[in-house]
Amino acid sequence: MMEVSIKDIAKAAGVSPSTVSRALSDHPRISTETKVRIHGLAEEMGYIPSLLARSLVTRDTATIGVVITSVSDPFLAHLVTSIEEVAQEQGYSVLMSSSYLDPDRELEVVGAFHGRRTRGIIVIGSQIDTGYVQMHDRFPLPVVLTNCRAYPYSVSTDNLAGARQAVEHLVQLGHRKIAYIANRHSRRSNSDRLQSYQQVLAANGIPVDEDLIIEGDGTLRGGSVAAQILLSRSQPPTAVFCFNDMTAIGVFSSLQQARIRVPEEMSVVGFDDVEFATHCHPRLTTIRQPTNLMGQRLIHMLLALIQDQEGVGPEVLPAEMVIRESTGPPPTPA
Amino acid sequence: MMEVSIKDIAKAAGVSPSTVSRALSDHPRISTETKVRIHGLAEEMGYIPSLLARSLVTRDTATIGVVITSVSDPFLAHLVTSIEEVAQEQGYSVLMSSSYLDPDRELEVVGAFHGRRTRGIIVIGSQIDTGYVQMHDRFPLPVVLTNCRAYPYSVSTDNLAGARQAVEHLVQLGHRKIAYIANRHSRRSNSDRLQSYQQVLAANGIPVDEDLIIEGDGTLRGGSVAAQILLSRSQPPTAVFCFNDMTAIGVFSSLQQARIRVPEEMSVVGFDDVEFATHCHPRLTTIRQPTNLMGQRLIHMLLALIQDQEGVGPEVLPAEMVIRESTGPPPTPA
DNA sequence: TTGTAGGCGTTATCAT
DNA sequence: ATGATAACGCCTACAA
Repeated sequence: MMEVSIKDIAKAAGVSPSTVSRALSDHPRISTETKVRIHGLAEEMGYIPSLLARSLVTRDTATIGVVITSVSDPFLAHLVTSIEEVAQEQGYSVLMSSSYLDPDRELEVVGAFHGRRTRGIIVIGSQIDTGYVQMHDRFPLPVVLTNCRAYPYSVSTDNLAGARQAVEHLVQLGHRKIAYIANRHSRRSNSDRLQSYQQVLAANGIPVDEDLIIEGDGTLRGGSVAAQILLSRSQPPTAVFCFNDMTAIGVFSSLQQARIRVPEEMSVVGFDDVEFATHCHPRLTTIRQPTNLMGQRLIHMLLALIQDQEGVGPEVLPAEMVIRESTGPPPTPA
Repeated sequence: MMEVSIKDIAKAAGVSPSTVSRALSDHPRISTETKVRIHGLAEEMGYIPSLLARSLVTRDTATIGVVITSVSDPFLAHLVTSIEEVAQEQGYSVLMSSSYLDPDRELEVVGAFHGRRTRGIIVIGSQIDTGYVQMHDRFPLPVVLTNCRAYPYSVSTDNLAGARQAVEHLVQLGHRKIAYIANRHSRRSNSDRLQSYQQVLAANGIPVDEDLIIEGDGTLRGGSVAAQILLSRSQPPTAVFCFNDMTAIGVFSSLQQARIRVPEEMSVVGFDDVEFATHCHPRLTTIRQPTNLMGQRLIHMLLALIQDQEGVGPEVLPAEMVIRESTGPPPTPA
């Protein structure tokens, strides 16, 4: 069951290997007769060119690497789908590995990608972050990040503006006890969202209560336990702004359990606008990230870098609030 | 910014390339002195071995390919995560591509993996299915499938038993008008589940009403529209068994919209037991697939095939019913 | 139009 | 312990 190589075909056809190579790559100067003969033979013998060997000589693997924290968040899943789609379209294969939020593992994966000579790397939710700016000199591969404005090649959503809209929405509805459930694993985007949260409260003369800022982890379960903590406060909030939709839906489940109605007794806002946001009850008010666009910009930025294009720089994509049914005025104390 | 090769190190160290190669691969017969010197030099020069070149000579890429319909279904996402975890552990990299439910695209991807000389391929939710059994002779790479009992190298969940439990549960609760929302994209597992559905109904003297079998597509939206169709029937069902949890949650959202309470007015059963099943309202009664185990069996089967082990054959994993709050007795007609 | 030769970066088999 | 040399499968001048 040996792989058939260009030599085998050459032997079978009674020509030299280079003729076969040319015939197969539709080289201009070759007789149409042998060309079709070779093509037929190749087909018949089940020849599949070794991209390994080819890459070695052309110095191009036509592969990019994507390192992702975990594909179990639908937002991230959507993002990689969008990246992969464009990559395919542009003739690139995608090597994918998970970093499981572990910085060491992330570095390992990046190293492995380099070893495989991917043309470039996209890191989604990097735990190294600015580590790449130092690496930048020694590292021969372009690296593109998400949500890291301190790094030159980064695509972000406007977390500041997004979070601001969310919290302002809540304030305008009349809420004054507003909680924030953070994500300890997503420092960059989290700190932006937290910052807007604090600023909007301050701008509206609402003191920031540290007890209302809970560490979450961006998962359903994380949101669920964060909500329980919030409910155990002596002065529970009337609204909660969540790092992402997963967290928000986790919050929903704890509220259901505690028989607290949304939005009558508690308003909830998410972030991302994943598909589930319109299929939960009540439908989730959230900040939409342009997920497809983000994936496209990431891969296009990487391709631009690969092609040594000029003027590649950080991009910030707009966030848009989508008001649905999980937010409303605070309950009037009977 | 050229990549540094073994030759560069050799030059810098004043030794031959082969010595460098040996030093780096911790060959036994080499002086400890030069070994450390070479290692230091390599480190310092930022040397990363080209796995391309290495693979070419060792004839082993240490890579496997995973083709998946789409990573946007949490069940599938979970599955690939589990596969990847084991693959990493065993020193394999994972090349991943989506087939988008397109048979042609699936073949393309398989071809691309072959070209990259992956050691084997896992196809999740194949649209070709038995096509691989014919390919089996001509194709030099081991291929492992999910849910295809007609193919020798397949790991499946016991869809027959799983679906049977689900429908029997509904029947025992007293339901007689039970709908099934199918998945037109997942022929294999779908036909098994449909078959059990029909058998259980028949075994209980319940005529199968074709109007209660709806074509879905395994997505939230698909479940949502299927539910709307069901509700428009002159005789709507009192229970619905869904191809998967995504469909079921889509059904939930349509029922909410129509102000139909679950389970009081309508019982819903899913399949998969994704994490969302415990974070929706009401919590979803479903058939649990051993997702992690399935991923592990898939990759282990592939590795066994790669290593030419004997006695590799199809595996069927157990499905287990998890009763939660989305099922109950049918409404008593007032 | 086709063949020959060299090289891509490694490893492996000989010698030395 | 180390150095030549060949080979992996392919591409690409250069020569014929």
